[in-house]
This record gives sequence, structure tokens and C-alpha cells, in this order.
Amino acid sequence: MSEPRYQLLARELSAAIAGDRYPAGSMLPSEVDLASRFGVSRATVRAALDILEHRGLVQRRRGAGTTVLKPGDHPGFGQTIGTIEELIQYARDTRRIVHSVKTIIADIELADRLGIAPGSRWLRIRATRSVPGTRERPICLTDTYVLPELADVRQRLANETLAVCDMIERDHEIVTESIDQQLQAVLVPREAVSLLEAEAGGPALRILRRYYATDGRLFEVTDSLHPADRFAYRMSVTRARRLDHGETDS
Amino acid sequence: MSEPRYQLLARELSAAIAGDRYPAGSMLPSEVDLASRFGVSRATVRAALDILEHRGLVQRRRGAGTTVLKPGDHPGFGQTIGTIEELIQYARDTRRIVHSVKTIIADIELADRLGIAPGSRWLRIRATRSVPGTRERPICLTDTYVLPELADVRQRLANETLAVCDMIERDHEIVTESIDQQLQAVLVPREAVSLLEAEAGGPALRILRRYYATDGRLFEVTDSLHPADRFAYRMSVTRARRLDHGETDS
DNA sequence: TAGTGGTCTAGACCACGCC
DNA sequence: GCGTGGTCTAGACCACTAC
Repeated sequence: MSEPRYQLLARELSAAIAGDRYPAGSMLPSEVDLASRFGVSRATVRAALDILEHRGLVQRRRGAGTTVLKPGDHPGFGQTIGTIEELIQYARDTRRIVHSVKTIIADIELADRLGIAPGSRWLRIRATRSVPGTRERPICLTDTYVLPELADVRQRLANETLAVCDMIERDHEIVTESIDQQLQAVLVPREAVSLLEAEAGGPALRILRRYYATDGRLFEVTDSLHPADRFAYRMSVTRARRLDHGETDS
Repeated sequence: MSEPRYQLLARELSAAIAGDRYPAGSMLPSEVDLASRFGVSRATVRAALDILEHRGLVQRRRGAGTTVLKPGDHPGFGQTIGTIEELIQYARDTRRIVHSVKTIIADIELADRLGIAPGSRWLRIRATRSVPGTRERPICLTDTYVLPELADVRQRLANETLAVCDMIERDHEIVTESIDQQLQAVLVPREAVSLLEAEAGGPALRILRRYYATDGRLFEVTDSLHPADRFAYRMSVTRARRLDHGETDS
């Protein structure tokens, strides 16, 4: 009907992990166990665990079981690079200038581009960010899409420099659990030229971010355009320690 | 049995697409059709298609079918890499073509660009990576710089498709502790045009990686140029959860 | 050896797009 | 209506890990 069971199950498990029912380092019940507990087939459990694994919440090892991971403690070199706090700090240090706020319905093209459901309603906030106290040109142009029920963030836009997801966290019972991020090189499109004070056809970094709450819900999507000369993305990846008991062979 | 059937099937389909049996814009056979053709179950076909879809080679639409995408015309992004496992798989699935190997001494400009000491000596390996069995253009142009004392990796370049840092880890007492990574949008420079078969001035993603060993030594630097239509960078960022007991227990 | 996750099968029903 | 992909089930065997 509405939501697939494996998604629902992923949300419940993700909430249970966030709620410390399964703390970092502990083991999740086995797949057959989860299947019987939730009254679903093992395939459904596996589909749910696929989601959690992809989000970096758990690690699965054949013959051993499924472990809840600490963020930053990922097998090999983790997909988790940096922290949300770092992203938020970036927002705190810059000033937002809102250019338009508007309710939109996602057409096929936008839905594909953002990875959201076609026909779904979102509040779109179009803004630029600048370094305060300078006459420098803006660092980026960002379209922020939030669920309609969170639309009251628009009251706060004017007075606060916080990231939108930060404001949402404070006003609603929402905690950001993970962010999916995609980076791509593009050329500055004509429509962005005047807002960014950039040259059309210059190099720019496009960053698409999808914000997931602890209950697994996608509640915010941002689509940012950074002219290359004003922004580079830096990150550090550290080798993860194994969570298991066995020592590292040599 | 080494390789799972769904992986093998993914490779065969991917090769068939590359070999123009299913050209861009055309439809793949239906899932049931593929299942009976290859003598596997539909679930196995779906697992294979999941891989192709995730790589951005095909697009699936319920009720409509599976379409082969044109590179550069993807609904979201092109090739994406999320985890190191994928990076390794990426290396395994692509062919390295070495164009030159040469000892260089870093001048001021290079030292600045790579973050290494001016006047230091490095072995530079210039190579492209392509999807094997196709006449597609290369995915990236990479300059790999390694310390002179690790120069014996050059013997392995021809026979192995592994990442250079992987080969170094195996041959020497070096373990990669962390990687500093920097992403930047640039335009394809004239010097890269012929090797990449790309248009000068087109958008490209430049990824600079610095590899540090456990003793803190910088032993490898890579400088990659990915034309935007052939690559996007994907990652997941996780909220730093509260640490219950001691922080990094051993 | 017992239990785990990884793979695979052969069915089934559904929502959706197209004719 | 019909075929498509999306979801789901109830089995099965295997490779691997822990004990």
C-alpha cells in the first residue's frame, strides 16, 4: 500500500539503533531472528539491512553476524567522511541571503534529479551564502527542499544563519541521522550567473545532499552550486579499526 | 565457485551494452525474459540490474521497462563511488593504461599543488582508466606520485589492475592510515584533451588524494581528472552519535 | 558442529505505463 | 488488458566464523 515493508523495517531498526536499544559495537539479532520477530521473510530483512549497511550504520560479516557501527568506524576506508557537525559549522560561518521561497510539486525531471517521489510537494528555498563582512561574491547558490509539514522554517530564515536542517532539528522532533551526498563537476548555468556573480561556463561544483532522520525519513534535500574558484571540498578518511574481537593478522 | 551469478550477469550485460548490442536509448529485455535467457531466477537478474542501475548504466521504470542510458545523460549522476569496496571493485572493473613512468623532482608549482616538499623526488605514473572491452573514452586520467624507494611498483603496473596503494601495501611494510582528499571542479585542460578524448573547457572533477602511512609518512599522492559526464562522487555522512563508554576502546 | 550471512530458486501479488 | 518493474514469501544450499 503505502510504504514497502523493508523500508519500514529499516526505519524501525534505524530508530532502535538511535534509541540505544542496539548501541554501537553491539550485535543485531540474526536475520532469521529478525524475520520471525517482525513477521516478514528473510529476504525482506535483508533488503532492510542493505539500506542500513549502505548508510554505514551496520557491518555484516558472513558467519559472524551484523554489528552496529560507530560513525567513523567503518570497514576498510569508510564511506563516512567527515561529520555532520563539520557541515553545520560551515553554515554557521556564512551568511544566508534568501532570494525566493515557494511550494513546488516535483515533476519527473526534478524527482529524478533529486531522488524524490514524483508528484510530491516540497517547500523550495533558494538562497546564496556569503562570507560576512566582505564584499566578496557569494560562495554558493543553494536550493533547499523541505517537507511541507516543516514549512514553518521559513519564519526563521531571515533572522538566523543556521543550516536549515539545524533549525528543523530544534523546532521539530527530528534528528539528522545521515546525509547522502553526491558531488559533480558542472559548468555555471546561465540562470545562476546573476545570483552568483559568476561567469557562465566556468567550472563549478554541484553538491546534492539528502538528509535522513533517525526514523529513516527523507526530510530535506539541498542542491548547491559552488563556483570552483570559491570552494573546494576537503575531507580526511581514516582507516577503521575492526570492531570484532579477533586481532588483526600480520 | 568464485563469482556469484548476479555479478557475472552484471558483467555480461555491461559488456553487451558496451559492445553496442544494447545501444544507448534502447530497451533491455524484460527481467523475466533475461531470467529465462540466462537460465537464472528473476531475483538474480534483479540483483544484476541493481548493479547496473547503481553504476548509472540503465534506468528502470515500473510498468515501462529498463532503458540503457547515454553516458552524460543520466537522470541523476553518472558513475558513482560510495565505499572503498566500490573503489576497489571500480579498479577491478576498469583497465589501467599506463602512458608514462618517470622520476620527477617537485618544483615550486607542483609542490604547492600536491602539498609535497619542493625539491623532493617522486616516481610519477601517468595512466588512464577505461572500461575494458569497449571503445568508450577513458573514465579518468590519473597522475600517481610515489616515493622513490617504492619504485618497484612499476614492475606490477602491467600485470595488475589493482590500485597502486594496494600493491604498495602488499609489497612493503606499509599500512595506509589515512587519506586526505580534496575535490575541486575544473575545466578540462588542453594537455589532457587527447588522453581523455574530452573537450577542452568541459567540466571535470579533480580529486587529489594524499596517502599517509601509520608512521605518518606521506608515501603516495594521486591527482585524478574525471570528465564530469563519466563520474560523480557519492558518499554518506553520519551523525556522530554519543559515545557511551570510553571513546575508542581497543 | 551450530549458527551466521551470501546466494539462489520458483513461485506470487501489486502498482504502474502503455495501448 | 497486458506486460513491466517493485515487493514479498518460503523454502534451499553454501561459505564462513565461532566455539
